[in-house]
Amino acid sequence: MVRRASHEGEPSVSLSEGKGLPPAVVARLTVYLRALNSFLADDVDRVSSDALAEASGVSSSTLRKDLSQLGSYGTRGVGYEVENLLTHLSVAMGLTRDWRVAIVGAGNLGRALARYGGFETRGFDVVALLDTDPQIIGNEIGWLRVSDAANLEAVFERTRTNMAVLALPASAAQFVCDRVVAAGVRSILSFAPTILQVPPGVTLRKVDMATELQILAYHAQRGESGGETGQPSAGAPEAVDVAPADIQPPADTRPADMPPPAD
Amino acid sequence: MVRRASHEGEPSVSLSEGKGLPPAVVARLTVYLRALNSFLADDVDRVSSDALAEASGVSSSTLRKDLSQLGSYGTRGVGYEVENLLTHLSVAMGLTRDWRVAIVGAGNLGRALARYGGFETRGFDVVALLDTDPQIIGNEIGWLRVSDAANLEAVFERTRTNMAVLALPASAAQFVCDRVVAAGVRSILSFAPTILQVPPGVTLRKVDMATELQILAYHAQRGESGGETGQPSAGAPEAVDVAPADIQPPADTRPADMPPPAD
DNA sequence: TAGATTGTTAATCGATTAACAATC
DNA sequence: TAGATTGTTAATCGATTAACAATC
Repeated sequence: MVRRASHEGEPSVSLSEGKGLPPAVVARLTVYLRALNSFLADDVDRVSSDALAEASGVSSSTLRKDLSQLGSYGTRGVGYEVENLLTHLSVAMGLTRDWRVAIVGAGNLGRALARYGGFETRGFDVVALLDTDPQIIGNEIGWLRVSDAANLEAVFERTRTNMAVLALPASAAQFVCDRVVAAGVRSILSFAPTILQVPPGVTLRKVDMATELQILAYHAQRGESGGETGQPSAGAPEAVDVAPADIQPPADTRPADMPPPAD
Repeated sequence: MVRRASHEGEPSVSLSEGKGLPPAVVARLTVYLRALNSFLADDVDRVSSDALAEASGVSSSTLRKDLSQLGSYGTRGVGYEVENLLTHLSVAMGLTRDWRVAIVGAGNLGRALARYGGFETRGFDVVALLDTDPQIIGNEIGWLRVSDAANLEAVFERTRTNMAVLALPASAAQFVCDRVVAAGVRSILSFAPTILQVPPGVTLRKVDMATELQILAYHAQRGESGGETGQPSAGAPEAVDVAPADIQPPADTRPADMPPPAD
């Protein structure tokens, strides 16, 4: 392990390149990003590790350790500049390039995702929506017209898709997944309730509603007697429990993320 | 730590009661459940830890360690009885009681969830769908009629709701969450892209599409050069990568989980 | 300078893996 | 009995926490 005096905000090669960040850290960085955006929206321009940690629901120890893996972006005795840190985190997370997302499957879920505006504000462009059902192909949903999944490769090429979201039934998932991979997409988010196989070099993440409910069931059953509070999500860290009401995110001004209002 | 010769399949109080299972274990149990169901559907009635582990994407060491936390449900030299293990896992996860789920918010996402049949097959009954929009209240969606969220407490009581799914915009989330908690619900799954505060004794889990995409972005950016494969989900374990094609889940007969076909 | 807060180290804690004795 | 496979231990690995020296 190379020890070296970190000069200024240089990425300090420690882990940054060599091995990549631990998954737990990557998950937390997304939380910090959200918290920082919230501070930015409130015109706060400097935060201490204590304040940011509290807003993110982690210990300040963990926060500082996480940030120090990326480089030295704070100032001792002062704190972190919100905008500056935001920039550095975005770069570290790879959010500065263009991400063009295709949603494969225009069933209920696919349509809900397509209409959801939250991706764009986070820097992800939904560029295509595909399905195999003739009744659905050609329909306009959100800002998109549904393409024929038969032309998946052509659509991906035309739209320069580099991320895919699978909103498919389990039965079709592996087949379509293989095709998406063959088309050159290396980042896939699956909502299909089945275990998918992807070759090395392809990153697959999975979201499963039923799994989430099962985990809730476990805690509820246990919590029956004593009080228990669970949490984690998406491999992401937490900010649950009693948490001090004073740092409460301020009504979330800028449209944050997911589900649209009741239409 | 109390050491004791575990007699047969007795829950061996070790951790089962005292402290609860580690979160990582709980997440993996849901994966084992799915794999076991798949075996059951194929009329396989016995599995070795090796086979089940492979189907679940974990090491057999991890699998056996996990299962042994619940009790001794296998037979040395033989393996595990699929149906028997399934029962024990279901009990451990609290899936034997009635779970009645209300979906709060009937926007695109809420409607998609309501129409999705996958919950029922996993033992979760969707009993209510609520919204505040007069244009939506009263509409029939899936098997449900949309209730007025103004009567949330009454609806919850009538339907004996004990789990809530929040499919709301960030701006309304905390307010509604508080009301849901006040109504006595202690298990909440939120799709709102904001950090929610809940009192102790309430379990909150969060699913956030944008977070998932950001994590994908991180890996994609890194994977550029060398091959990298990410994975985890919902705090859940994995089964990714090259994985041997021979144990591939058999086309998933019984409807597994989430998104419905393209309508 | 005095006060504040970072970046980093060392200690603790928890989770995973490998190996094997127990036992069907 | 011989072969197989669990349940469990000990070793490794990684992540979190606490504490503090460095430094603005």
